[in-house]
Amino acid sequence: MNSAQKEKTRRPRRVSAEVQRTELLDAASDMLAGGGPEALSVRKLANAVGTSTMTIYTAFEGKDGVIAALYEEAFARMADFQEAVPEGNSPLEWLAGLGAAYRAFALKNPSYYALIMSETLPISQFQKQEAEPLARGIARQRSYRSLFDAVSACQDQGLMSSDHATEEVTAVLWATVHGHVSLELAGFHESKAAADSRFLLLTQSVLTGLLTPKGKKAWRAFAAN
Amino acid sequence: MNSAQKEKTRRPRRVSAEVQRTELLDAASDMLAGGGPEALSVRKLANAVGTSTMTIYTAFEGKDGVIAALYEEAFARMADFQEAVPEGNSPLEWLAGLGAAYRAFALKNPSYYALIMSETLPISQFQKQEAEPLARGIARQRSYRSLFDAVSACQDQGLMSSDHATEEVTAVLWATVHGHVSLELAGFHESKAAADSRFLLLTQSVLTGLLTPKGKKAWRAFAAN
DNA sequence: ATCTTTTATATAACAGTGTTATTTTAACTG
DNA sequence: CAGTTAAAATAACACTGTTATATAAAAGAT
Repeated sequence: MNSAQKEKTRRPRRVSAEVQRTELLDAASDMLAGGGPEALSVRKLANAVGTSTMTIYTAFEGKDGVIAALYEEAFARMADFQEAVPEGNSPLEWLAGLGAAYRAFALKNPSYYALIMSETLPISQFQKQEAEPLARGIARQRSYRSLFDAVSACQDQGLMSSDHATEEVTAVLWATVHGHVSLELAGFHESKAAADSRFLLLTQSVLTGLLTPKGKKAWRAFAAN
Repeated sequence: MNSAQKEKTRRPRRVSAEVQRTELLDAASDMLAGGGPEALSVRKLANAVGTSTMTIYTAFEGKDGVIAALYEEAFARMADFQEAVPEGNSPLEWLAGLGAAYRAFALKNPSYYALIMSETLPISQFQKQEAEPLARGIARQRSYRSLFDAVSACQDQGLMSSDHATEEVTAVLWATVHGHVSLELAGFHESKAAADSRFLLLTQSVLTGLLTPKGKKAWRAFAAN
């Protein structure tokens, strides 16, 4: 009430730094999802929330700051998708679910996925500032963690060979799913059905190459239903 | 001689459309390889060859035209790499060579590879004009053709299952190698050795998932040396 | 409560970008 | 050789991200 009165008489200059930030970020993600990266400009963003361009420079540190914030948001959303996957009866089921969730996220949030994968291209318009090894950065990410844990569980149960380090197998699976998804998003496949069947073939192939005999048996049992 | 004399007396305005084109294209590729996509501007390009911006608009159709031309150049170079791979004694050897060549090309020409793969990201700064299915476009490409032929040969010799269509298997292998390479170019792996071993693990895994028993045997024999 | 200092915002300017309109100028043609 | 055509240069337009300056609100001090 008190503050409401205050609002009427004289509107405070900044509505609290945090709501300003999220308001800007929401608008930015909308613009990104709407018209791609070139639809995201500091001027349009400022207009969208009804302020001036300087707001972007105090809330973030210019356009790159906005991108960086969106980048973290993208990873958070991806992680939400991954962590929503039930572990199921077998780690193999978990693994399959994680792969499907990764793909589903990418297809439903192409802009955010593009953001995540923008570092994947050697030369990106979203230049990376610090030159830390990408693996370290991603390793800390929750979404990578899920996959790692699933692989680890598979190895623990003897479903997957322990000849190779868990990180190594995780990286291989990551590359596999990423490879397919980026092609699918590019419209490489002629239909959704074709994309589905190729995703299945790819994941099945790489898995049968990584599973132990026991793992293969369990996989067949799981894939039956 | 005649033309040389002519050059001395009065230098022709445009030195023939084609040399102009290639001159611009060379400069453009240098800029792209040098400082990434943002180093490539029509103004800088015009300055580099000592002309005005309008030249770019008559030779190509603006910046997008230059990008498109570089894009074709990239595919041509990639195809050169692929076609330089000897077919070897077995299609499996050929296949392995093609994968290695793909990776080698990407590592040696990151800018050109980024160009090729720019269509792979759903939202690219190198927007695609025509909305034709990417698979059709690539299918006509020479580099894709090599892989397709190798897969086909493997199937013909019973090394690879013919349960799945050749296009399907080709797409799967394409996604596999692309997935690894894009991660490697992003600096995902901590060292070249790590990248090497993961590339090997990935390709071996997916292959053993696709090969027939006969194929697996042949692969082991080939991988021994 | 008033005065001062700090800080976020707005306005305007700067250095770029791709593209287009206009003008100049070289090359071709009758 | 004059007239036409087409390409190149110049300049302008509508943008972009960023920075400098000025204003006004919030915070701190007396």
